[in-house]
Amino acid sequence: MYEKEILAWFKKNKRDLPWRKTDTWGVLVSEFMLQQTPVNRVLPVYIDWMKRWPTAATLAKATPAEVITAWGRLGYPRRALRLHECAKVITKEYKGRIPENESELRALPGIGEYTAAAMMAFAFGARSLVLDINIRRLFARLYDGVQSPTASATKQEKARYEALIPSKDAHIWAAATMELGALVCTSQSPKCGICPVAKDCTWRSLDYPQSDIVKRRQTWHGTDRQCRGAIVQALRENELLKKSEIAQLWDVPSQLEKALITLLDDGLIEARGKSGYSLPRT
DNA sequence: AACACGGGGAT
DNA sequence: ATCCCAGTGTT
Repeated sequence: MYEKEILAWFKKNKRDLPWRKTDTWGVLVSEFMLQQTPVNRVLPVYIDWMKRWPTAATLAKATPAEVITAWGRLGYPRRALRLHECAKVITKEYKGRIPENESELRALPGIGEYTAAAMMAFAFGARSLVLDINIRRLFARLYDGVQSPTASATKQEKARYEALIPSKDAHIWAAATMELGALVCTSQSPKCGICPVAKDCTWRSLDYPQSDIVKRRQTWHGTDRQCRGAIVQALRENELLKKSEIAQLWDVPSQLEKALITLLDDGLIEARGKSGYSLPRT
């Protein structure tokens, strides 16, 4: 249904990324680097890396120190070590040929559900269920009318996206939806003005409702200092959370959400106005 | 299901 | 100051 618009948009607007014109090893390196790391940050490191170690066999001969150094400041340096281990296994056990099925791919260090599916699609051109954060966000908005997808993909979500994957050129569909999510249907400030499927977007038609958790987080933010202190004090006095959990409140949305719900249920804070919380008047 | 694991650009 | 990112592995 949206397929034609999205594919046409992709054809016209896709970025010229080096891992879109390389071999299977080049794709694997890119997938490792792109785990939780934005494209623009990966680009320069990827270029240097592939120049230095163009094959699994060449990387297999490097030392861990060289590998970590070349990884630079990409973050999650364990990925560099795992990619190095991959190179060794692929060179020794697979004679340099990357296995072409998901179960063998997943048995490799550092390759999980996503990367195995991505390799099937982007390295081997197969039809596979590629569900990265960009694609998940795009369809959460388009279909469910919500701002953000759930923490992990539900069975229904997988089944629904699976049903959309075309039998022909499935890897292009995966790249196109991912690119649309990354460039247009962005997490913050989505560019609906240039979106090829804006007219069909449920989230847009509902006037961009925010998810409860985002709302609560903003509310927590907007709550004045004194009131926040009181809320934390209430949490501590009532032993609703452990000390360590209170300290992490900012960084662990699930705990913040749980805490606020409990406080509301117990009447320890009250909703005020459209999107505010405050201590109850006594 | 919840967490740890990096780092830097955007806002 | 906080959110975000082509996730994986462990508990």
